[in-house]
Amino acid sequence: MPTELTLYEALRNRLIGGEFEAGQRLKSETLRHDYDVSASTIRETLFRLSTVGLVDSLEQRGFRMPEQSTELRTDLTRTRIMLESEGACLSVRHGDVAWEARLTAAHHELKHIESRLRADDESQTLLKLWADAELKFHRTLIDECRSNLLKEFHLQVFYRFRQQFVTTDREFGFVPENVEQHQSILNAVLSRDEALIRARILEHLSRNLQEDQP
Amino acid sequence: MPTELTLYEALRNRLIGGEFEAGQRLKSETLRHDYDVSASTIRETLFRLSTVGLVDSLEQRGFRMPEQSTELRTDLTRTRIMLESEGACLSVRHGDVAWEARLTAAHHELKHIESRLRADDESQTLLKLWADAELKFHRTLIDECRSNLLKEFHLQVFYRFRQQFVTTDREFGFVPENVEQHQSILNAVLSRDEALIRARILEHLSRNLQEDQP
DNA sequence: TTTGATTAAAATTACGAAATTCTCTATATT
DNA sequence: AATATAGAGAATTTCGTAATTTTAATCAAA
Repeated sequence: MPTELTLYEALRNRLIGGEFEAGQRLKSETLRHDYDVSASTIRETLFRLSTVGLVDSLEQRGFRMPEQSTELRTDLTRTRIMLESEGACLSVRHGDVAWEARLTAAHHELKHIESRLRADDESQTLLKLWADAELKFHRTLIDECRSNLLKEFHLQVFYRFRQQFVTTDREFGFVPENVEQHQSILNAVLSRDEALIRARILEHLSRNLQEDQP
Repeated sequence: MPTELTLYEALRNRLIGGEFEAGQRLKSETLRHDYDVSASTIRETLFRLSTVGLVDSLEQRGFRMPEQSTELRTDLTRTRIMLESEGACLSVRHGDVAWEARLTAAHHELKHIESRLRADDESQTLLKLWADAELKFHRTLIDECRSNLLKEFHLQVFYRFRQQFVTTDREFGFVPENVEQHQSILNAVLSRDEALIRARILEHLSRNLQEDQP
């Protein structure tokens, strides 16, 4: 049981879990009591979270949950498409059969949770499991790209993506199309067709794009 | 007169300016005296710098200048190629004549400094000017890509790139080829040929790639 | 001479409190 | 009624200190 979360991880999970409203103030004076630490420690953690965009930091005005915006969601989606496509194609070039196996395993677990979710899409525990499994699948997808920077950026974008969409989209995550789309991505990877991989990732994420410009 | 630098910016400039050696300890107890602030304030700033990779943070062992490594330099170079190519191509699609003008202006200033540097490549003031001008040129190149995330990531990579290469490569920046290469990039942009732009950026940065794998 | 242990010094981390800044409400004015 | 002002209260930021941990330095033993 991983109860050994750092303060950073604990706060991050709450920030991307839809607990706070967009624009809501995050008072270190209040948050300190949830973890029984001093205000300085909370402040430090909030500062670190602000450098990866999960918290907005205003000079002399403390910290806030980031605002919602269509522009940001579009940017996050496009950037995720770029990083994930690039990472997946590089992984296909460098990855061996063991990587294919790991990706297949991650997909299998994800599929299992998604099918259970179709029966009961209210269960909070299932939703938690789904969130972890989906992250695992998408991270495994780019795992063999041989660029730590790309992986760090992807993770950063992934968290902010979650944060923006979880609170907006009530049906975030468990749309039935996802199940087929994840399967399509896996198939594309196993066929090692880079153009197809890019197309499938684009297809999977493009439903989050609501824009005027092409 | 920009003497109004924040502590963060001041420290960042020193970290990418080649003042510290790789792996060197950055003692908050020592640094606090340079700015006449408390150790906590320095600590906080070092923490923020560590989240963007400009400082290494070791649990209970303080902060250090990041180590040199060929792997990191390769990663930084490749990632910069990816972000800068993508950003430049997007800018070409979205940017108007005013952007072309700004890029041409930035290149003109850079060229001027580079030519002066050929006569006197020891001058520290010229080197400072060159560093600013080169950053300006490469940032303007991707300025109209319409993705704040891409621009943030690019800036982050650019700073770490500087940090890694400045301390290694004594001749960093003022190799004569740079002058022609910057010109080539500008020409490619003005011709609006995306494949050519990518090729020129790759050409410009690939001399920093020393690798076995293809 | 090298290795290992012990001790002293120095540094990092966490905390609590003072000082500055902002926020909110009540009151006065146009 | 709407706007502006003033003051009390709350929150943020900075600082100095105490406690824990690491680093180094000294000395003894192989």
